[in-house]
Amino acid sequence: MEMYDPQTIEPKWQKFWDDKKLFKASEDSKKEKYYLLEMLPYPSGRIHMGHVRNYTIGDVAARFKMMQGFCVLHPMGWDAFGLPAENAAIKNKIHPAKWTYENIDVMRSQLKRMGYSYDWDREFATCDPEYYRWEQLIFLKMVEKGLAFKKSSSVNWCDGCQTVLANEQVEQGKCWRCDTVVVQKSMEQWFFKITDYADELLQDIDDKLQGWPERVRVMQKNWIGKSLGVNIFFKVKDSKIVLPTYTTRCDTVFSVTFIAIAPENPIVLDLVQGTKYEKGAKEFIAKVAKQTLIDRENEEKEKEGFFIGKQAINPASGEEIPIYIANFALMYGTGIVMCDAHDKRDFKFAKKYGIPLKFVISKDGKPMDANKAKEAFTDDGILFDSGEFSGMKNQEALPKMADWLEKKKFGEKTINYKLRDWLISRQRYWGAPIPIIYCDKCGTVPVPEKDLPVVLPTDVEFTGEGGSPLAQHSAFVNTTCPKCKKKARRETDTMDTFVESSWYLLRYCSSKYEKGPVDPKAAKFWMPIDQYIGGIEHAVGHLIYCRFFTKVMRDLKMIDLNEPVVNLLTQGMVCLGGSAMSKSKGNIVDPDTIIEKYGADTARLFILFAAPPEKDLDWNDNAVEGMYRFLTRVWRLVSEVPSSKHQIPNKEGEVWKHRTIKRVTEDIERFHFNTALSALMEYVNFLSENGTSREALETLVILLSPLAPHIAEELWQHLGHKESVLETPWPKWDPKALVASSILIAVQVNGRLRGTVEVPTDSSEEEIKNQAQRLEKVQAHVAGKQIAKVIYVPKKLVNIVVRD
RNA sequence: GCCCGGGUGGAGAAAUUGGUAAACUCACAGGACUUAAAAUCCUGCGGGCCUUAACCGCCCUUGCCGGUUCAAAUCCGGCCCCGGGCACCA
Repeated sequence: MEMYDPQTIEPKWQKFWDDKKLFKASEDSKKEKYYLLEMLPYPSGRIHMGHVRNYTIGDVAARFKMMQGFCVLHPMGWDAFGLPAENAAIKNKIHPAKWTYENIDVMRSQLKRMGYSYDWDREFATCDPEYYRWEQLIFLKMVEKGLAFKKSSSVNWCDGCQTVLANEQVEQGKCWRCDTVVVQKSMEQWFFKITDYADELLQDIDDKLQGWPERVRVMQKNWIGKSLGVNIFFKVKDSKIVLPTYTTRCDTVFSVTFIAIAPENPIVLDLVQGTKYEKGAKEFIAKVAKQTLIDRENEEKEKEGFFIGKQAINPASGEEIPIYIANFALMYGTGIVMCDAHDKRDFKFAKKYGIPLKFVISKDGKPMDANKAKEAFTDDGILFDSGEFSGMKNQEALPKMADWLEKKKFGEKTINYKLRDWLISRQRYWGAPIPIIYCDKCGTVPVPEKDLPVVLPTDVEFTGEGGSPLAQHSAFVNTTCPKCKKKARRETDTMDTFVESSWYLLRYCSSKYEKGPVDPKAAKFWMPIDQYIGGIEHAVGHLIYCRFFTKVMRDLKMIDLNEPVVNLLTQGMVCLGGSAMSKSKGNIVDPDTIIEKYGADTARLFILFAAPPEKDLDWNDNAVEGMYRFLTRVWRLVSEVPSSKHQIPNKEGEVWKHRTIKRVTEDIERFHFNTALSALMEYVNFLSENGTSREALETLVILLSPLAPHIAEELWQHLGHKESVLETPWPKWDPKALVASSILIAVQVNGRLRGTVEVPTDSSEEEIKNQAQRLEKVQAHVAGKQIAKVIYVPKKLVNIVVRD
């Protein structure tokens, strides 16, 4: 047989798979279905090692399941809308569509060159009108249900990207894409009412996402941020206004000595209107508004406030307390906070502005003077000066005080979430148009379904100036009102690209379906996704959005499903020299150079062997070479058949064969590809040293095939098979065949290893214990001592416990 | 500050339920083959002690300290370090 030459055999088998349509998924109801999905790539230009890792992990699982007889859906597509395309257009004078589709062509061929088992017939790009028309339909249905709505509010604005951003796209006060500091702007924008689903999204994390990593579940819980508390009402003195304040610490109500209102809260203006404080208040609000999110967070300890000249009444104590606007008060809860000496922030603020403070909790319940204290008392303790609750532990009093406040009509229990509604408007061109028309007479009018899709016009110019090119495209903007047929304008904002990726997983079930976003029958067959694989960076963005969309589409009766993903695997990054591979750092290893030098199979093996999937992986050129060596060894070993000298399967060879089948099968099942490969290497070492048989080599090739499919096909053919190795059933191990004729027993004295004995597998406990004790070294350690007991762990070890 | 992970040879890592710590791979060193090199193959490879040397043997070793157990990388308590998430959310 020829030398191992991946450059000739790999394209050969890729073509073979393609021609035979081996990866085509069909709804074959006789078989059990398995939907395996990797997060779809953004077509940025070329495949990088992160993709290679993500897709190789998925491919092994897909091929493994195919061979186990599952009916596997393993699709691929393109998250094709987004800013880089538009930025490239401005910079290089190339149309975003052209740029995107050219990139897709390059990347598709790169993926094919890796030998991935995708059903390419289901491929789509999200920028295709045939895709986003259904997204526009979902949008319209959401408008009907009040789940998509327009409102004016303070939103995150990125000046770099010239667009607004969702909360999930702001990281440490900066834009997720370009790192520009995000500022707050008041704008009228479209939102999705994800907060309506906050409770279900939270509850299902515990009920239905047991197959998700704990890390992601915790992150989503934090993000949703449910808290139970009480809105306590503070009447404003000499006014009809009542200030509701949200608190989770109603046990401190008797200590409240001032009120802080968020500058964004419009109620401030009502309070100061016509008073001598009006001007100062407005100035203060303007000043805080100018602070970026980063400033307001970084400035951390620096509390600023403005007294608005009004007093409120503490309903519990009846005391009059001052009202402030304060920068540390956020638009969370009611945007009004009751403040006291048991909160660090409140305490600091009070000290700065000379506001009196009161403690009502101390360690032992003895009164303490807050005005003499240096810092807030935030521990649990015993209440004092708190009416009927004095003397109780504050944690025990808390629910009782909530009841009491409610009974006295001083407040009401409420639930708060940190999760905000999802802002989806983007002031950019390369996205799905929001299907809305504005008419002077009829107001905001949804585009009628029959007029979908609202197609993104292609004849636009990209200057990078003057806002979105769509807004300047008069043929697009100017239209007629569907209701009154008079002149009207189109919405020129496009949707956040995370909208596309929120439901693409459903579209794959029936990607050519023409009657709706998804064929309910296909969705019923394929969904939910049995295994989803992608990066941890999507933990609170994409992975919450796609759960939300699943529930929305369920409520729109498009599907019958609560959660889209049963099992989630988040793979680690690919690093070089200690940091993540990235263009900006210039530490890139291009997958193509590895393929050219060693072939796709070697690239796949390295990435699988170097680390378990969840961990970060350090790129190492030498280790890549090692994987190539291994494949060459396999090649040589198998090519020697049928002229091989030793062809006799013996007992030891049988044990090894079955043991290897067991190890590889179980390791692939739990995604431990590195140890699966170790097991194969050990088997190859064994066969090289002890001789092979046709059966042994066939087993080796089959077990190797999900990991290194090209070489496996070639060797399978060499072994005389006509069909693909993929069409060969995955072998089963025989538990009886695992039992060797003899076993090695470790012998310990007082827990220390002193030797081993090899005994026939069917030896009795007595025999083994006796043999162990007869060992010379054991005798030496036992001599002159008394044997207290002898412990026998079946098939593993003997431990002789001695005393002096 | 709170909540998750994690810490094992020169490197990447193994060790389903406590049971021979370091499998497998890389790197390194020595050897075989070769005129030579590459490739390939063989041997060694945690630390220390004993020994002229080899073999053998003994002790220590999974971040640190303590505990449970016949037996701990694994379980429990305390501490240190690294990575990630959340955080002016009342």
